[in-house]
Amino acid sequence: MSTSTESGSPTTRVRLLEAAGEVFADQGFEKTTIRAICSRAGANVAAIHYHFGDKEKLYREVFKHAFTKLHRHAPIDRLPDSASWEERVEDFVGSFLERLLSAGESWHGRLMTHELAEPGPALHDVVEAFFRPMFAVLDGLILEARPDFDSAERELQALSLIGHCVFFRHARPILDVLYRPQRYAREDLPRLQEHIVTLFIRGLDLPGPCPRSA
Amino acid sequence: MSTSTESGSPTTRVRLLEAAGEVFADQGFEKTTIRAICSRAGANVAAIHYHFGDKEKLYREVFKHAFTKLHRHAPIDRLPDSASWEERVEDFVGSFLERLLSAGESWHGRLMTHELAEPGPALHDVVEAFFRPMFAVLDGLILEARPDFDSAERELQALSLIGHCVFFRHARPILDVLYRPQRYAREDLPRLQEHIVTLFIRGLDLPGPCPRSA
Amino acid sequence: MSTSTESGSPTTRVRLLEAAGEVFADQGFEKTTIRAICSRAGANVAAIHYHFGDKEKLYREVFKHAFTKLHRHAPIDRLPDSASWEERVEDFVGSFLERLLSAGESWHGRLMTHELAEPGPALHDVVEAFFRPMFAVLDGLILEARPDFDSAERELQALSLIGHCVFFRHARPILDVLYRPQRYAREDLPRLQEHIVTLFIRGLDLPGPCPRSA
Amino acid sequence: MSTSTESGSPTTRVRLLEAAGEVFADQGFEKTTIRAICSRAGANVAAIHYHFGDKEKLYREVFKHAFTKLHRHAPIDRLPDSASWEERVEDFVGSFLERLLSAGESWHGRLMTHELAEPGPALHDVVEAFFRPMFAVLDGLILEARPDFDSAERELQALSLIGHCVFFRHARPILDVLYRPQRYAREDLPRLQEHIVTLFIRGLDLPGPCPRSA
DNA sequence: AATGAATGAGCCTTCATTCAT
DNA sequence: GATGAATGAAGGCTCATTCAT
Repeated sequence: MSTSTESGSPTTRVRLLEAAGEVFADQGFEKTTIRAICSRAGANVAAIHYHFGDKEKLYREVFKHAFTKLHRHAPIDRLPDSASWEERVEDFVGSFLERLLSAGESWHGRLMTHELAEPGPALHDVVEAFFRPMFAVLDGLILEARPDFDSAERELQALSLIGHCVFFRHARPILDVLYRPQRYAREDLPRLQEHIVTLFIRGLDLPGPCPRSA
Repeated sequence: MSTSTESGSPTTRVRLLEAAGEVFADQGFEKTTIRAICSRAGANVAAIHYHFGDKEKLYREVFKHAFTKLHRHAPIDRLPDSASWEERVEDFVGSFLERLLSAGESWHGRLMTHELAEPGPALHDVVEAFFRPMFAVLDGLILEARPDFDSAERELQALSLIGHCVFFRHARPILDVLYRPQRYAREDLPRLQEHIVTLFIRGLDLPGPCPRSA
Repeated sequence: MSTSTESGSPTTRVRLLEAAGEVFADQGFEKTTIRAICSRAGANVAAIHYHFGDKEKLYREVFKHAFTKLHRHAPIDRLPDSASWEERVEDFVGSFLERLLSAGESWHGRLMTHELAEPGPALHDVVEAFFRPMFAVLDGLILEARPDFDSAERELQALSLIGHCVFFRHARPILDVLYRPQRYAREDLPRLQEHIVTLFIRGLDLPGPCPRSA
Repeated sequence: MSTSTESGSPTTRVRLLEAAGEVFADQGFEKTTIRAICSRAGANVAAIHYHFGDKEKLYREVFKHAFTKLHRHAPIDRLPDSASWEERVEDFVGSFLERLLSAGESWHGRLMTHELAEPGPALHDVVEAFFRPMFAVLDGLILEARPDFDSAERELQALSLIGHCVFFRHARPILDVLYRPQRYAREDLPRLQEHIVTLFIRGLDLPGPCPRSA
């Protein structure tokens, strides 16, 4: 059960994959040069074409490589069904933000963010492997709270929550210009999580006595 | 070398500006070649360096060109102060969405999205000329509704509203993969506007009798 | 008796000439751009082609302009025939070195040195207007001291003297690397002059009792 | 990437080096285009950047290449110490002139002249590898003849001798204009050598009975 | 007499890719 | 399985020059 996908040497090919992940995550697909990847992996420029065919095929392969690693480390729903609804919502938002804002630690998150911001050859894969399942989970959570919503209403609510989280990743450059650097970055995660969850719940307009006020 | 917007030759310089806007909006700063711009404008490559100095200066000039056009079509606050608070919020969101979603028709929106997604040489200008004033207006609206909020609370609420709007522009490629094309695009503008306004107001948790239910 | 060569406005044309002289003297023919000249002269790029045809014609015109100025300021033989032979030799060497080493003060010298170092379109003119007359004067001086020399012998002696002077100009870059900067530059002129004159006289091997020893 | 001079592929890299030498020697660093070099070497323009990095690095590599070839053909001091002082001086001047005047036959001399006339990126290397050792040898010779000279006097004498030789190389274009072509060129080498040596010895003003007269 | 605008050719450099080994 | 060498296409930029006014 080694990390190699099929068989063969886990050396050059995997080293290339890891190096590519890191450089692609930093620079994006276009700005990344094949030489940068190879020099980082200690391999020859021709190695990439030997192992992967061309730059784009390598790129998509890097994503495949990333998905497995990512899901293993931060699965979508970590809490058992026994947890309360609100706990599960909080966890959902928290783990999502975690993945979005943890830029420095591993390249997997940055890579995907880059692909989402500037759609490239791997967008489809990312959405299917990453977003679609997330929307499914979220849809379930909303359905639980508002069984009266039709699917279109749930979709919109789900979109708003996802968008709310994604924004603090996507708008990083804007925020850096607007406020002082690092404002609303990783260290503000708990505060953001609480804010987002609160607005989500208020937005659902749960029935019952007038809900919690700030 | 005169900077008059209106008078002067409606010739090469302006043709270059328009062509550049379109190509930059499609391809982003890096992928765009000055040859592509020039051939579209029917001008020589050297013309760009004659009129603008270099590719980057042209890029920033295109943004200046875009701001004025954009503001003219959809100014930030169109309604007089005599309008009700809710009317003004609705108008704010509506005009912002208008600017964001009118992508297919003119290149101005796409251009800015591109710069925000992949920060380039014009990010600073965009934020200062476009976002900063918007946040100021929005801050005033929030202060009106919740005078008890401190500036940090208002900032977060403003951010959430802006982010909510921006998302439907920024996530366009993702939405196209997730749902059928054009879902949540320009034609859904009224529905989106209502949804966003509703969530914004719910999120503010206005005092008084239990607010409107869906 | 204005400075204009023929007639017409002494403004733009002469300003161009002066500016060109300065830039050509600094950068040489190849590295000089027509724009640098025009911006320094406060004229349009097209002015050069209007007044002089092209870059090369301008270059040669600059030399014509320079010759007159140069000869007026530092004529080849300044001393009357009444001066002693040795005085006249000293003066010849001194005034030549002066012209060669006075780099900072006017561009006329630098310009010619540049053309000699890297032969360009004006070499012929420079040699004829500048070197040939000098050799004639020098030939006379040698003939005076050694009437027994045939013309070939005089030629060789003359070349050696000229070469000796020119070297300290031409080898400037080498000297700067070899020793500390400014060694054997303008401030050492008197010492160089004495050394060169001494070697010249020794080299002539004048008849009579064993000549002066150091 | 190995720096072995002899072994390895005698192919593109060396062909590039030879072609570059020839073109650089003819046109100088600035005017030379890498396209001219490559077409002469039968290689692609990109080959230069693969093998040498850029135009300037190639230039300096060409000089390294030239030094070794040059020293092999005409080493600085060929005669053993057993030879008489005068013989060694004659040989010094002869071998130096040899190197300087063998322009038509190989590009090595022309290349250096060009760099000295119009200082470029390799000046430092040329002086250190070529001139500095020569001055050291010459200083020894002068010290032998005039032990009473201080180092400043020796320096000046050495400079004059070197300058005397260099002149007939450097002034080639001037000489071609002044006299008939090829006058004082390679075929006059013996005559020049004798003249230069004679003037050098006279210039030293050796003690003892009145020295040889012409 | 003089100029702002425009042009075409050419420069150095970079890149992904392929080939022979 | 892996690599050093070589390539063609393209990119941004600069320059002397010309044109219409």
